[in-house]
Amino acid sequence: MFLGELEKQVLQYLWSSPGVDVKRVHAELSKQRDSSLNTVQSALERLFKKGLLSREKQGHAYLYRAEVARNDLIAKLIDSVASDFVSKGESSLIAAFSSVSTEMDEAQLDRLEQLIEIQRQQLKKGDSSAD
Amino acid sequence: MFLGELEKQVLQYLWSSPGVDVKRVHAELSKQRDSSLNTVQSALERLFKKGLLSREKQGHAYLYRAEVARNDLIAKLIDSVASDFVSKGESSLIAAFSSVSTEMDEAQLDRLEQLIEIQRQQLKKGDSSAD
DNA sequence: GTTAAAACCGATTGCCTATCGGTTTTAATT
DNA sequence: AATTAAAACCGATAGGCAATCGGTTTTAAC
Repeated sequence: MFLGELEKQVLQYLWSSPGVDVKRVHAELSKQRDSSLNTVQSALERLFKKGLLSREKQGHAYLYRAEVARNDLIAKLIDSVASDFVSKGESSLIAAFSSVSTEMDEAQLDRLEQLIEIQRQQLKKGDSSAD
Repeated sequence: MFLGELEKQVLQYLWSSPGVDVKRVHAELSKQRDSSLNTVQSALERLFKKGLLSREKQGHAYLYRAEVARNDLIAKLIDSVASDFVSKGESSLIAAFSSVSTEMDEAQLDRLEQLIEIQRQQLKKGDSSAD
């Protein structure tokens, strides 16, 4: 999966302001770029087709919102880009970590371990609450 | 940065067999795909231009080898794909971990912590060896 | 039913990979 | 040095996708 520049900006905005119409998106993006309303419309449609956005009609216009959380998308993208280089059974993320870790400082390592700890707790909970 | 299918296969092969000529690469890839020698040549050139390969002449032909390690490339790709969604100072990987972690089992968490430990050692080493 | 707003369609451009045929360069060989 | 065979290089083409936007159709408000 590959996202263009405009599409990324659209997503970025929708995460911060869910449930807005094309006009709003266009107005907002005008601060960063110079695209016509139709162009923004197209991007919205493309993202919708890709399943990254949902929409519901209100009056004339659709209100759009991101269907994927930011972190989920990042994970997806990482997977799409790394999986080809990663042998089966190996987690893309872990392979990725081996690659990126050399750029991480202690604070980030701390943060990561913290997240791991949280996840361990989750697993425990899942075990015992299986009633 | 985006790599096509052929380019990925070429890289994959060069990691396993550094210092080979187009003919060899073509012969090898023939097991997986049906491209002409020229097509493979083009891919090699593209990758070379991108700085992902180096080459040196031997007799008639160039011998190619990957200029980036697999993990470094993965890191690059991850960064290129995720950096737009990640604020400065935040690691793409950490953001991604938050989402993927829910699918990781204890073994993988162990493995990850192991890698973190290794990286901590590396950092220590770097500190003290600054003479 | 009219009308104004918004969605949708289709065409175009630009960029990049993949694809090869054909020409030029290059280096062995006589 | 001239020949020749191999390999590099060039250029053209096709295909896919984001971005672009004008113009038409749909839709809903009045």
